Amino acid sequence: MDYEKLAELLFPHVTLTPEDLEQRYPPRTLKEGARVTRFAPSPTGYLHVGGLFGALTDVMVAKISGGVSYLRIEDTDKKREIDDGVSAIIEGFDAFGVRFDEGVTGFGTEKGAYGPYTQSKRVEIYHIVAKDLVRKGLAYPCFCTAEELTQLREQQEKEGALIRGYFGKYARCRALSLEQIEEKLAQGKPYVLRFRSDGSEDKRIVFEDLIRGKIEMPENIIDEVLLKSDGIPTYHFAHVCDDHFMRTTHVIRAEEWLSSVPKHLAMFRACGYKPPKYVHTAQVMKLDDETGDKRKLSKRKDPEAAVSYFVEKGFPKESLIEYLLTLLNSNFEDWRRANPKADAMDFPFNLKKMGASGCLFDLAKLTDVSKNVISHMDAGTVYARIAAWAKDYAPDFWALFTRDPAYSTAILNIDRDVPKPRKDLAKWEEAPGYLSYFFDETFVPENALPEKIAREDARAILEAYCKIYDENKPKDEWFSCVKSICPDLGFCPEVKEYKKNPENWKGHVGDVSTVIRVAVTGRTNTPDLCTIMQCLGRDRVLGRIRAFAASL
RNA sequence: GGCCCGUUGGUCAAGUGGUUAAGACACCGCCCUUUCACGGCGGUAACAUGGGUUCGAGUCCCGUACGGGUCACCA
Repeated sequence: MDYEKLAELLFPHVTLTPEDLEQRYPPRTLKEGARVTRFAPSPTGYLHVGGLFGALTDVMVAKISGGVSYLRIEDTDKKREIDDGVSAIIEGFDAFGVRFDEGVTGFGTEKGAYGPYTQSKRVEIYHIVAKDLVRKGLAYPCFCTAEELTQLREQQEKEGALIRGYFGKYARCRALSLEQIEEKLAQGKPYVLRFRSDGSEDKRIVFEDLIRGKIEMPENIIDEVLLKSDGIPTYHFAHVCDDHFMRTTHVIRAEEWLSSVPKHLAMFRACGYKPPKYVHTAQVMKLDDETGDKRKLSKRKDPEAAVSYFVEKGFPKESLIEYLLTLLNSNFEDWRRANPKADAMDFPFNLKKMGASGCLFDLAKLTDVSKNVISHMDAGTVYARIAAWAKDYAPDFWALFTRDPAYSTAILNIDRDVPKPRKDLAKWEEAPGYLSYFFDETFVPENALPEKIAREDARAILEAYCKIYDENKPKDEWFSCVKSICPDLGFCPEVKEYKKNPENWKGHVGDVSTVIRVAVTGRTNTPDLCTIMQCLGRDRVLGRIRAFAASL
């Protein structure tokens, strides 16, 4: 077979050679040990948690090694692609502050010297490499139709073939002569370009996965499709070409790719390229509500699979990132405790610390992480974040909340600027409810008084309190005042004393402040009451107390 | 079905032949406390299973079970 002639026949317009590409995309000049990673999603839907998980790994690995991470769009499947797929991915990363060093930056925009970073714009490159493979006799055209391939699969199933696919005696087009090929081409028959595998059934290959260690697998013997009939490459071929010419050093991808490594290694060898290091990460799972089984987080079934879910709920971007980091490297929490103020991106990430088994996405843990994250923010930041969230997801609340920024910031500052700040909020979605009593429009006067406090006592407490109420008293003095009205009302000013002889009293100072708290806020549980009242202001406080007393 | 990966408390996990098998979340109790939250102290709870190798195995080997992945002109 005259492969040179076949190559010209198949790719008459391709004049460049792989050597030209080597010059166009020279090896990167990075320091020793620098790692080049890539996140390569296909624009088939929204960004999901698993994607963020993987992308975070790419970015961290590159950053810690002084290397480069880039975003490549794998849009080689026009059937599954959605219109705004690229935007969805970019927006998802923007929302969580994940930044790549190079690659696609938006719809039709990119940065970096190894582009284009969108596969559909790289057809020339794939064809140059493909032509070279044909020239070397390592690839051939296959004219089998979809029906014929289905038939082949059925035949293999009937025969109980252990290995299934297009190979060996099943690979009919492998043996086509140049004349036969010319004839079919002349007839305009569609074809795909297949890899001519030189693997054998009884040989095994060994390779190293940076998470899983040494892995041994049967050698690839399948004549995998390189170029589809429309000339677009399959994932496998694009992976080989792109990761070589973009000079990727570490291919970090989900474990579903593990079983195609032999295929990829064979292709790298055929092309004469040094294969990258492979890192196959575990998948993010969840517990199925119905069956109770652990299963892969699914885009279809699980709303929390989409990162937009966390945006809607108002989880700060840092919270999800921090939580994901705890899953990625379990020593992250220790580091965080030692470096409470540090940027999460400065965490000394270690690939070797990644687990090989799938982990469950735990909302309870995310909530805890998030409470900590928010408790470390200052009131101004919290104000800005809540406002930004509410503008999109709670417009009514937004109007109240932003009416007086100083007021809203002050109420968010209650018990915040202290050594051990409160941890009430885990996500902004909780803010409207948490803050409702600070706005007359959403304040719900509610008689939530505990059973043990008699109505007449409550009335007497409020009456007495109104007389001594002074909005200018600082917190400690304020509480002394509350204590001072206790004895006359039959309540014990000291809790400890009360506990010694409870029968001598109607209750203690805590009960007295509960009455005031319920009158002012409609709740039994709130942050520091004194500061709350200072925020609300004299008129509003007295108004609420009188209205409440009258309702008793 | 073939091939491959995985399996330490409810969850995330430390652990690389000798440990009382860490820690975090969740849960429970106690303390602190004007409520709540915070914080402190304590508690329940785990090496899937059966064989080997070894003086000794969560750690090494083999089998089994269970879970996951993959076998497309999808990625």
